Parts: sequence; structure tokens; C-alpha cells
Amino acid sequence: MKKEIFELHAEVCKTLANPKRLEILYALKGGELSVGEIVEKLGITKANVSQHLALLRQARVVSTRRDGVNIFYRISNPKIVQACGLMRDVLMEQLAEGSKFVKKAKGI
Amino acid sequence: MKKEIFELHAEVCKTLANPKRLEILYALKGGELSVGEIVEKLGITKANVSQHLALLRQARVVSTRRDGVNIFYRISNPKIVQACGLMRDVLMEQLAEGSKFVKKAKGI
DNA sequence: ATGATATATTAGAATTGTCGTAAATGCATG
DNA sequence: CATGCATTTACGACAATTCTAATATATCAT
Repeated sequence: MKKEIFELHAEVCKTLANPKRLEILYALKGGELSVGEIVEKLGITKANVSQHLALLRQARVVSTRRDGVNIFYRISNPKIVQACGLMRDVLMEQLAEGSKFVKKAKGI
Repeated sequence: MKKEIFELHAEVCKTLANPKRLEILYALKGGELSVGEIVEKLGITKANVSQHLALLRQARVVSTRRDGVNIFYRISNPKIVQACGLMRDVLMEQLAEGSKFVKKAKGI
């Protein structure tokens, strides 16, 4: 019953489970960008950016708009950004906890 | 600078990017469970559940408590659940959109 | 210490993800 | 229609995941 939901959910997570794709998403947080602009901004190969964008598009995490020669990408749903923000929060808390532990271990 | 953050963030996402691990997480939403209870609840091999739990533990998504022979797992941070909830929302919206499209295509 | 139960770890095979190079497509302009 | 620019696709090499089956560790009771 719910198995398919978990699989779809995992697909979405898989799409977010790559540092370059996350970097692309965060670049798009400020508004839509063309492929070329993303390439320039992140310093990744065009082909590679295109491949990652294809995955993001396929998962409907981003949407596109063509303007002449350029194709502009934008984040489809702000909730994706929210979700990423929460995960980042968790990460930051963990890092803070981590340094606390380090300090504790060092007796500071 | 931020590259490491994106990599850590991707690690967290990778941890969530598996249907069985998501199923485990959702099982733990109702409170802590022992490994055996998870195995029973989800119908996955013990070894496999253990492997998935190891990954979740490593990513600090879950925490453990030993009580005699049993080890109880719980979700470390409620924000993880929140994030998953948002992603699921997006998914549901997409599914709704999808059926709308289907209806449109069929002329209903 | 031995056995019984719960959990964890390991090894190896199959599948999947990533990235680079090169070739291909789409669109605009001369 | 030929050329140039933006983007995508194809394909091969390599790394990472996932599963099963077997083995190992930990705890408790006897």
C-alpha cells in the first residue's frame, strides 16, 4: 500500500543526496538561473551540470522556462527549500554538539 | 568553504534516500522500538535492518538505548521528521497535479 | 563456563550513481 | 542553409549501495 509512497519519497531524497545538486538548489534559491549561469557560478562542467539538472527536473524538484537560446531553471516548490533548511539545521546542531563533545573530551 | 557543508548535507539526504530506511523512520515516529520489533513490523531480514540502522545511527538520525538484551532505537531530532513531512507534502501535491494532468489529457 | 536470544559485522555479487569526453540537438542570426 | 552558442545526450570507466548468507559479539539465565 504505502510501499510505493516510500519508494517515491526515497526517489526525492536520492535526488537531493548529492553535494553538487544541493549546491545547484542553493544557487537557485535566489531566483531562476540559466544553465550557463549555474556553470559559471559553481565551476562544474556544462555536461555535468546538465546531467544533474536532468535528475532534478525528472524528480520535479526544478522547473524550466526557455527564453530564446537559454533555458532557465527554478525551484518548483518552496517546501523543498524548507525541507533542506530543516536538514541543515539538524546538521548545524550536530556540529555544535560535536564540538561540545570535543571540548568535553579535551577537558575544556 | 561551504563545500563541506554541502557534502555533509548530502550525506544526511543519502541516509534518507532509501525506502526501507524511510519505512524504519516512520515506524519510529510512534516512539522507540527494538531491532526485533522493527524486523517484525516491517518484514525485512534482521541483518538488513541492522545494516540500515547502522547507517541511520552513523548519520545520527537515530539514537540508541540498551535495555538488557534489546537495543531500542529512536529518532534523534524531530526536525528530521518535519523535513520528511515536507517532502511527502511535495510528493502528494505532485501526485495530485499528476492526476489532474491525466484528467485533462483524457478530457474529463 | 554453556546455551539461548538479540544484535552487529563481514564478504561478495548485482545493481546503481557519478563524471569526463565526445557527439548531437535546438535555436537564433547572417 | 550555414555558422555559432547553449544545452542535452551517449557511452565508458570507476566508485558507491544494497542485498543475502555466513560469521561474530553481547547479554542474560542456568
